[in-house]
Amino acid sequence: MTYTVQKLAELAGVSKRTLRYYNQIGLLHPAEINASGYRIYTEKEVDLLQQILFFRELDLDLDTIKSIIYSPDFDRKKALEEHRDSLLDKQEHIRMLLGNVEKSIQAIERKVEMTDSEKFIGFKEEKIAENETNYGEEIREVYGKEAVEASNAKFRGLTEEQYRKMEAVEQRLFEKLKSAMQAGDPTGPEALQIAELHREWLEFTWPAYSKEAHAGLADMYVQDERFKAYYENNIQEGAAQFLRDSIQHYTKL
Amino acid sequence: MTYTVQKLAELAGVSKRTLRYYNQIGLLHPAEINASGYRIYTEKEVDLLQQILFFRELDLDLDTIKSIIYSPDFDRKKALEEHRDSLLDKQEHIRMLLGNVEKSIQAIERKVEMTDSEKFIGFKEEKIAENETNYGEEIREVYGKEAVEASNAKFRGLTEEQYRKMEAVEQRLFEKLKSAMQAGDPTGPEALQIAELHREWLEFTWPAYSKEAHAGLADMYVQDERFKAYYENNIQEGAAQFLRDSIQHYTKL
DNA sequence: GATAAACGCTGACGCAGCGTCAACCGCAAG
DNA sequence: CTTGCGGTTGACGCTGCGTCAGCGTTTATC
Repeated sequence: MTYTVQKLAELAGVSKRTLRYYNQIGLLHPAEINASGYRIYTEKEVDLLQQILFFRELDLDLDTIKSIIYSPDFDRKKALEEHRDSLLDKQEHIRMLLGNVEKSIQAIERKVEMTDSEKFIGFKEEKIAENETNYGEEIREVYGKEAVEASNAKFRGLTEEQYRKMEAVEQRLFEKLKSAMQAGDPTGPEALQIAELHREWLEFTWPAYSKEAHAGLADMYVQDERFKAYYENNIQEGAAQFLRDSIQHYTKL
Repeated sequence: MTYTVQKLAELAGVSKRTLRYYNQIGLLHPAEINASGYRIYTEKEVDLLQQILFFRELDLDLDTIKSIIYSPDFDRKKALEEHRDSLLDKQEHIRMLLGNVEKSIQAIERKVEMTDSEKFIGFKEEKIAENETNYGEEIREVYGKEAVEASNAKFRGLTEEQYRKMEAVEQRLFEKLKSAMQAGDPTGPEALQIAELHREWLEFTWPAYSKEAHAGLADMYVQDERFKAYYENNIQEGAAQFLRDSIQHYTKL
């Protein structure tokens, strides 16, 4: 019994293209190519194809299947064990993905359930938590527990509109800083505006402003790498230094 | 703060090629292309890229990520839930693959532990089991329990060499059948050889040959679709019929 | 014996998400 | 002035085929 591509394809439940492809990559050669160039397969090829399909079912790549079938000394057991291990890895990977996707879905659900004001409260709490983990200890040492708690309390009290204004002030501060640094003088008129903008920004969260505290904070901007990086990343190199000098000059007026 | 491809690539832990590709498919445009044609990114793009990478971590395809990020009314939750479902499907699929791979490994282990003669015994048992499930009932009805058991027992007693001979006889039978069918006469000399080859083949497993039983079996070859298909698949259409006629003629000599 | 339908063949492109050349340009340092 | 390190745009390669297009063969029908 012999088969053409179509017949074999139907028999084995694969496409004709697949058979031509397997021929092309040397995975399954027809028994014969007849005078018209047709591929002719026999029972032997049917058996081989069944084996190929079996291993393909296990999701092995065609190159490995080729080795398994045509290399007599190829270690099938080892190949299958390696394949099993890679499947286990994949399984683990998917398990992890599922965990993360699930978390993301829940996060969305929680957000959907919240009103706008609840979301804003959540947002502020995130900011406070972020600030606490980054600087909590240092600022408590410098300003004392009460001052920090009072500042957090004031921040919690901000309306959304007030928060937007605070952001806008900071943005203006950044822009001024950039242009003032071109001039280069931390005692000039632009530098004065900078210090005032910074004070304005501070007062959104500081219950009581004092020049001494302001000067102290300015010092920290230079000494603490994290504060320094915040300004330099948002503006440019030397921004923290320039801001400190401007504030120092302002507080001594 | 602005970044070139290299900088952003390092910052985000992706390759430069990836950034160019994301630009190409419209997933992440640089903030600006400068006079030299360089891609320039800002903090905004850093944020966007982080989001993209987050969703990519979840294994979402880039097209879906694009929708999630740039279509304001796109249903993220639905997308994630669909993604979760597809992950669950994949997980199930891998679980199945693992089961099959595990079985295959065990099959190999069992085979390795067997000696050649044990393997051959196992092979014969497989054949008997196959035969029993396919034809067990019918042949017991026709020939009786004892005859079938005796036949199986004789088959179990075959050496590997004998089995090979039996296969060779069947092969010669097939070839004769093919050429005899060209001539077309089931009473001719070639047909006689066919019937004798078939008898020779039978006697490997039949404890006692009789012309009546032989004729009966020949009838079954035509009436039972499965026997018929066996010959027609191995030879050609009409093979079962021709074989029966040849045997009938032979048993009446 | 002609014709149409059904089959066969060989390229070649497309898919996802980049990796990896090749060929070329811009800019600063030695 | 070269060298080296950036940047750029193509274009091919990988996997396992699906899907044309264009052309020859076989088979069924009239």
